[in-house]
Amino acid sequence: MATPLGLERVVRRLDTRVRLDSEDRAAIHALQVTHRSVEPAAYMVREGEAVESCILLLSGFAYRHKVTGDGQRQILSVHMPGEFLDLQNSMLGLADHNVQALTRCEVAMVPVSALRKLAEERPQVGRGMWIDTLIDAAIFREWIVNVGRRDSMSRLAHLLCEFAIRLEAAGLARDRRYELPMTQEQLADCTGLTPVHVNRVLKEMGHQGLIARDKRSVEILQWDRLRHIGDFNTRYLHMEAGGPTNLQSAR
Amino acid sequence: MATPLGLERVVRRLDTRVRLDSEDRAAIHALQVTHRSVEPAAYMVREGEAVESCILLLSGFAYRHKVTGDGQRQILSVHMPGEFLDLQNSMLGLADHNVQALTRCEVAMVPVSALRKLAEERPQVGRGMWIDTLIDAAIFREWIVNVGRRDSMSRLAHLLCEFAIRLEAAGLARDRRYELPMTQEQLADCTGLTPVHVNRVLKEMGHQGLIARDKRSVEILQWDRLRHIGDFNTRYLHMEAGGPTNLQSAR
DNA sequence: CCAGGTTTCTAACATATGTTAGTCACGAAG
DNA sequence: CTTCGTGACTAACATATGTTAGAAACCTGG
Repeated sequence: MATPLGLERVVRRLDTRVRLDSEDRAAIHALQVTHRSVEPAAYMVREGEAVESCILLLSGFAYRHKVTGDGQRQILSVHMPGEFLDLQNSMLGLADHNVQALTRCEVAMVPVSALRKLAEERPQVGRGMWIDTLIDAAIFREWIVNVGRRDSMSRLAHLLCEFAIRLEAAGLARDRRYELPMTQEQLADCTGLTPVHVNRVLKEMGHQGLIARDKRSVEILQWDRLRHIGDFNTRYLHMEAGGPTNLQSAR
Repeated sequence: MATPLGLERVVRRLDTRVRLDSEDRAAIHALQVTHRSVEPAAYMVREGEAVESCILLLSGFAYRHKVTGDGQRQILSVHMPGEFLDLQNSMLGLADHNVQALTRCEVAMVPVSALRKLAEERPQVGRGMWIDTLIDAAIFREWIVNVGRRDSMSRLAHLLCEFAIRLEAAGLARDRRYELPMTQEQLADCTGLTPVHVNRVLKEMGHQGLIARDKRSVEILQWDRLRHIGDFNTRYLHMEAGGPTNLQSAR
């Protein structure tokens, strides 16, 4: 019995996506995990490295990013407690992007080989992990659109809406109010903008009464308008996956 | 014995990623598929729809895209013969983006339920399909970077390099020369640019002797320079997946 | 309570890319 | 051979966002 703490979280997470039976649960709990605490800004995975264990984020925030040849950074996704941080890199073997801590994080590390074995022997668990990576991919797609086709105000509005919804789903926010764990520079790196411009837009959102900010805390005052400006629709988050998806299971 | 034509392609595709045994192959060949021919520009999947069958692209080109609230289009990926077109939407149940034919296409359609059953009963096949979707996701990540952090010339250079490599891998191009199956407007929708600007940049690439164009055919004259301008590195394509990844299989 | 780093915020100015509007070239259809 | 529609291409002009640089606010550790 290693450490039920993190693994129970995996069970709960996958259980919203696929139906797990008691053997599935037992197999998950039998995983050998290593707990670790990670400093803010520390790298957990670096692009180009071979990846041997998959990271589960227990507390804190982390993000994935790539750096261009001329040193610009683009953030690819932001992760919240309870999420697999790196099934993407793990299953492909060679990391094609960096994973870095945003705040101090507690993580559980699972050897990739054990995860592969689990997926083979317990197909439902494998399917749950697969779906997890598919939802990551759905978010990537939406970010391509965000960064490719929306203007600066829409991009930021979209990002703020996404965070609100995901944080609320994770039980980390209520009433459209939350602590944003990022600097304006990081927001810029999420949206393909410049820190200066992010500041301008955030200020403008304040003027328009869309949001209220105090330090890192954000409150969305006019949800419907912000959502409209950000062209935000929750479909791509597939939050109900486990609803319809679940029912059509094989056999 | 339905139609070996398309399914043999699936076998070959997955076999480069995971080791399939004869039972795996047999199970794939036992799939019931429906062949269909698709007109250029026809939709194969629409955002918001429930998806009941997964499409395998046998010949022709197709692409995925989303449309923003104000009607702008962003292309998310371009697909070549032999690729699964829509494992992403299929496995999630509800389409979060559109899939459209670029040229006339021959496709094979496989019911999602059969695919799920296959993944459960033949874990190696399931893992192969999973990896396929992970590589899609890796390409999405690179596109976020492309569109978020590179200037117009880099974006297009990157895209042209990606096509060159993928087309060569698919046996559809040689010597850095290929038929580009897209209009300049579509190139613009891939890169988050405007058709006018794509035209400017393409012209400039010609002036600089980077590429030569004749109608839709493209020849890359200075591969190393174009690759440098586009900040292009093949790592994210995981073309060797089946090499290192394959060897670390479970057990 | 100070010192030094980080983050926020501003202003003035620069520019890459978008917009509009149109001509030209070409291939398909009749 | 003509017509029509689409895609390629251009020019003149507009603007959203980037750049540079610095001041102010704020944390954090000593």
